[in-house]
Amino acid sequence: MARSTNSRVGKKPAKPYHHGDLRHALLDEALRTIQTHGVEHLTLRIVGERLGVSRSALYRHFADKQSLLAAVGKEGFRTLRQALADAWNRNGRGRTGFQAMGKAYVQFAVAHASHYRVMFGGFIESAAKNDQFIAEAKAAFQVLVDALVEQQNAGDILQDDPVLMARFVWALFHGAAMLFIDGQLPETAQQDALMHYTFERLYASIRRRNPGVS
Amino acid sequence: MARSTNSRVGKKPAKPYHHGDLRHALLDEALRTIQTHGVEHLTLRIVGERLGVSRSALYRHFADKQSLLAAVGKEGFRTLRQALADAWNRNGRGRTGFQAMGKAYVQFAVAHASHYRVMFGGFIESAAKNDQFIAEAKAAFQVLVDALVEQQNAGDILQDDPVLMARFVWALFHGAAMLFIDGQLPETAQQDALMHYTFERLYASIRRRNPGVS
DNA sequence: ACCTGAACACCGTTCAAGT
DNA sequence: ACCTGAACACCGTTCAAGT
Repeated sequence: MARSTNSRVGKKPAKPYHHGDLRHALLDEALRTIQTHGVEHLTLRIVGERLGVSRSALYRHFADKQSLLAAVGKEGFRTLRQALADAWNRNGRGRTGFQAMGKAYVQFAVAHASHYRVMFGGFIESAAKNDQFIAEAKAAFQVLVDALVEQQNAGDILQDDPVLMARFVWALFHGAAMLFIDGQLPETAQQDALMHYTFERLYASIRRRNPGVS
Repeated sequence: MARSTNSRVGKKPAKPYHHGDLRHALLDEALRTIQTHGVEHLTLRIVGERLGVSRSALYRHFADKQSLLAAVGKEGFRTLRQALADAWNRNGRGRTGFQAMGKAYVQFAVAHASHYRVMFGGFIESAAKNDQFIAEAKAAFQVLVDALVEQQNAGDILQDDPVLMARFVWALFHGAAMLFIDGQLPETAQQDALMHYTFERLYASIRRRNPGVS
């Protein structure tokens, strides 16, 4: 794409006028700014400037700033889902896999704190949460549900409603992640200790004690 | 204070020039705006306008907007602490009191969603988190620790490090509150179901099973 | 179809000046 | 000591105009 069949050669090749895929470039640049400087410092002007494009060029590709943020959030849920699925699959599934998944969840949040905040911190107004955003969020949640169902089928954990169980687990790790991100429990040792204790207590509460009984 | 020994009588009494307690009024007005319109719509201009004061009058009482937000957050932790202590004391302490405390926590967050976000949502930069803010946050957390210690002394729950246990419980309810606030689980029935299941699983994980053994 | 550039109605913050 | 008002350097968004 962008074959650049430029008729007037010799002039400065600058101002390619339209960028190969400006929408994608805007999204990447927004994400980079968020990661390095935080959502609160994301401005359309800076994003445009960094791409050598007018500050209003964005409006050809996104309805507004909210729309851009929704796309960023959607992308976050996609990455998170993959991280969770990978952790589960690469760590023997079952209890060890589930534990790896919990760690991966919190690690994602801590490593991409500002991105995680875009996903959950109320920056995206509900009106801007489009179908794609919601679908990706649900897909990430589903990985957790599936992992619980599989452990139920193996007879390892309680047979409670897996969606309810998943929400319980989600709240637990979401809460830990949020506390870490917010600077409560700043020391890594405190975080690790809490994560360790959390897994221990979580399994104490959901593991099946008497597998003989249905 | 503000005895208003106005020398030139007869002129309009307007412009009392200095407000009895502008600092307090600014804080109240900021809180009101946050509750009704959200933090993202809080501007110093609007706050000033509502109080009939210049937009830069605030700078005599707060270093900057961050400082105002820190004061709002501090106030939130104070209210939260009282709500938790009340719930604990008025519901027979022990397990029922503890459950009431958890409910009070989440209810505070849901009823004052925007205020809660100021306290935990990263709006206050760490540099602005002054000693008073941190002290109030700790005091609220301590109510939770105390409630756990009392239950330990009664022999009802595990003898694990109460601070670690408190962090575990805190993460759990903080996570649920955040999910509710963020519009995940929008229906009250879903929220209630999760809260109910959460208490059940929480006690399954921390209650003392064989009180005979230390 | 895609982008620019000026304009509009906003921001937080500073600072000389007023009382 | 407390507040004003103008100024400054920013915002997001719109829209006629350019290619």
